[in-house]
Amino acid sequence: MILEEIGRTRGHPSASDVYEKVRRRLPHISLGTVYRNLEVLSSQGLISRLDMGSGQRRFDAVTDDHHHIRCLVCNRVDDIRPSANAGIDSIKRDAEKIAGYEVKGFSVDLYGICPRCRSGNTEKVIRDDSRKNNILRK
Amino acid sequence: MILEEIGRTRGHPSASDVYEKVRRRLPHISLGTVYRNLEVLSSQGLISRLDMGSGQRRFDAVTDDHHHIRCLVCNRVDDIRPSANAGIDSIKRDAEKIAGYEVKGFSVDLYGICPRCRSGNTEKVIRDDSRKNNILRK
DNA sequence: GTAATTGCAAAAATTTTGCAGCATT
DNA sequence: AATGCTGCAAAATTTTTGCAATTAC
Repeated sequence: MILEEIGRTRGHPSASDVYEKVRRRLPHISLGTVYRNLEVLSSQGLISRLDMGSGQRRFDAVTDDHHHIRCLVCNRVDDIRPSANAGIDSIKRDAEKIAGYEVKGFSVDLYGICPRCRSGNTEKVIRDDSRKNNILRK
Repeated sequence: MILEEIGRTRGHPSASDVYEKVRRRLPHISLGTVYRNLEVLSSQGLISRLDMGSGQRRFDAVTDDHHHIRCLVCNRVDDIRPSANAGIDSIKRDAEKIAGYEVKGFSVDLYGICPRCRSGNTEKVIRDDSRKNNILRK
């Protein structure tokens, strides 16, 4: 059910976003269980974890190769499906040759200002919807 | 002095790593001050923040374009200086055209197993040195 | 009946912040 | 004197975990 709810979301929910969503169907579920299952799902590759520095980890049901961009103002995260994946392979090779790593995965994250925030919506949303103090910072 | 200490480190210290380092020279400095200054420094572009999901944010004194790779076992973070930066520009363009973002920055992060951990050193270091329980997880 | 999973609560870990005092100009 | 920074401590936030109870097989 956790997997279902993540899949149903277009966005990139945090653990507590997932908790809120699932709780509508399983009112007695606990946050600990959500965390434990997110861990299992991501270690099985059924979801992926995003760490883009908005304060919380995000989760993504779409696990095929694509990139992410986070709005520096409102913290929303969107997908980028690149027309060509060029370049990454050469970076991987560099990591293997130069640093001696066995590369297991990668992520390409961009930061910027989303269209919504560029056009006047200048409220600074620091955290996601699950936080208590949401719209703040001047 | 915080900036100096980050610059002196080859690695990618966390806030509390920085705190420990600076404390050797300013024994009375507080962790809050370290956080506040890391924030200032990074907002001025003098250092950069890394969010690679090892549990803590890392900081990097080297702010020119390069990529990072984190060892999934020991959590060390190394630099990758790609021979060519190919591909990123096209991803940026995609973000701007498709998602309508104004792109401010990007990061390319890889994950894998570092040489040290590949060759026998199989201790699982979950957190960095500043944590209390460092070597754990089975 | 055994093993796995859960809820609950507490702990742990990281980051932020209020405030009084110290420093700087 | 006014402003800004700091130390300290507490709070806020996110994530993990111990354990008894429940559920699944």
